[in-house]
Amino acid sequence: MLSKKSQYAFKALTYLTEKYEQGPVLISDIAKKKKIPLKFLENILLELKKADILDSKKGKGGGYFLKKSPDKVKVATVIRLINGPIAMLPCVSLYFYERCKNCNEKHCGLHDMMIEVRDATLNIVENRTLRDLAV
Amino acid sequence: MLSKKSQYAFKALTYLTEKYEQGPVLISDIAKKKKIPLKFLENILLELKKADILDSKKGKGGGYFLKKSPDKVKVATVIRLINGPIAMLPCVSLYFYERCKNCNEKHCGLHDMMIEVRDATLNIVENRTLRDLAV
DNA sequence: TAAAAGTCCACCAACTTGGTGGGGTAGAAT
DNA sequence: ATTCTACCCCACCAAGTTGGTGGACTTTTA
Repeated sequence: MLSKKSQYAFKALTYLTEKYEQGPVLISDIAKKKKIPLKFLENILLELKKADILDSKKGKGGGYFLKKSPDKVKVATVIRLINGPIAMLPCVSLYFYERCKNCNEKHCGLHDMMIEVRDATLNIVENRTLRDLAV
Repeated sequence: MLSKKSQYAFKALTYLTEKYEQGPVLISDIAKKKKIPLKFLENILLELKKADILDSKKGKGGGYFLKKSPDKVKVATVIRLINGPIAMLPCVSLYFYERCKNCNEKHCGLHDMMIEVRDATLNIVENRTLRDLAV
């Protein structure tokens, strides 16, 4: 399951997608419209900024905004950043791989199956962007 | 990600699948062969028994064994039991559904996408059984 | 320089995860 | 009937994660 943090992140990003190229948006505006705890949202936006997805402007007239076009930001990227691995097992994860002890990856039924699950999921989330989320 | 508990559960079940219809298997045997902490395994097996997947026999010559044929036990069932929801959001979960507040399910891009992910995953885990895991 | 608005750091409660310890109880063998 | 075996059950624990808050500081603009 996605954490609440991830769900908040997607809500905020969807909102910022709607406001794309309309100048900076206040954290407090996002928090209010999307009903996200303000201080918690602050952390999330900062994290998205450090990952180069958002940018911000300080001072009066400041706020947050998308750094790149919404169709350049993949859903998979956001999930990995805020939520962590997409795969169900460390030994089948592409970005968070860890070797599986006591389980020979060469012939492990669970392993093979989880690769299939991973690929089926990636096939969707790697090919959708923020633009697709904002219906 | 699946919890370690879930991974232990699958290892134990795979082992019991190999020993299917060969009489009860000691917890200590499973623990040793699959390198699972004994007391922790105890809890897991008990849970699987309560869910009618395993059965047990007490006293000398006792132990755990599969209650049903390995090809009658779906992977999805085990995941839901030990790990919880398979879907990425409560509002798209079939067995753990919760209404999504502040998000109209009728037009929510994230919602729609997560239904696709759920179905892609279910398509795999609902159609595999313990028999498929034991290569 | 005052106000606006993001940045940063530290802290917190509650919950989950992964695991342990110990006694209780049913069943089988003798 | 006793004793041994092996599952049953309860309580507890440390560490980590999740979701969230408080307050001080810096940058920018008017």
